[in-house]
Amino acid sequence: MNGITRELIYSPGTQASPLLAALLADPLCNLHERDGNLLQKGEIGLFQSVIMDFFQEYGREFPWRSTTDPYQVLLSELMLQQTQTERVLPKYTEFIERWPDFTAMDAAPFSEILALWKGLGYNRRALALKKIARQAVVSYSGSLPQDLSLLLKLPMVGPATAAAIRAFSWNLPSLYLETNIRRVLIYFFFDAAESINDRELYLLLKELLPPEDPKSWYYALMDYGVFLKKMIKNPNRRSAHYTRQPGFENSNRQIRGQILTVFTESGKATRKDLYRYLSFSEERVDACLNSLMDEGFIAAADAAAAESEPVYMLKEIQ
DNA sequence: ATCCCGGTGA
DNA sequence: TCACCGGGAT
Repeated sequence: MNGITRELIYSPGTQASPLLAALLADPLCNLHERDGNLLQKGEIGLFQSVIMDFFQEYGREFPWRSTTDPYQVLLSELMLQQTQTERVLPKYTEFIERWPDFTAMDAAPFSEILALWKGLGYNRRALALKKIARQAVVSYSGSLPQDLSLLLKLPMVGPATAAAIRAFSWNLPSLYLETNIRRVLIYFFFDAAESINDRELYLLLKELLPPEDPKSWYYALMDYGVFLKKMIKNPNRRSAHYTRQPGFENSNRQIRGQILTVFTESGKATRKDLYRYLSFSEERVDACLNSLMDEGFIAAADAAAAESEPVYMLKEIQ
């Protein structure tokens, strides 16, 4: 309860807003029918109690929540970027069983990593995982640095992932703002406001962070945010940063995915092979293959004879 | 067909 | 600030 006792919550001198009073009585109260009540200044301790009470009763359990191993935390956070927990769950388990630490991941063939990654999407994360494993082994004794600025130097590790690694590996008090937490903050503290900037949310997040156990606090906030999402239309649409993706069908993302599938299944291929397998124009296939080469997914296989057509394959990362 | 989910590079 | 990256669920 973060030092907040029942007595304090219900003491006569404590004025709870109507929303908070309802939540204190029943954390699952009919939230989507509330009418514009915001949490008030001075209710932070009470808000923390509501969230932590909810967590004790309804908190979710995940394999990545029962470990403090930086490797397992990093793996889960990379997978959870833009990817829901249900889809991550089986993949995470497979990865941990097959490559249980940075050393194993460092030694793994990239083609196998990418093949197992299939289904999660955003394959650049698999590339980043491989590169981070190398750095962990070479520079960090098979672990990760605790320092925020060092974490931010790792590929595909931005503010959210770095904060998550610090909180979930070492329970260090970072500011962790991701989509479920953003939803909770917007819902409780910004009511009908539109175009809410993350800068404001970070300031609020800092005020709300309990002095102890940020790890449980962030688990609790996320779980409450997931609950909220089931109850109401997504408040994150009022975030200044909310965007929709264009459709997947007939997108470059689809072409890239199909190209990588050809390589994980066939090993090697020429451009003509790709034209045959994929039902997209040669120009689009060429452009996607080129960008995949630029990003380090694919390389030419050996030095082909000058007159023969180049053969491509997945690049081995080291 | 629409929704959802962080980081990068320009 | 903006476009881009991958799918699965519904």
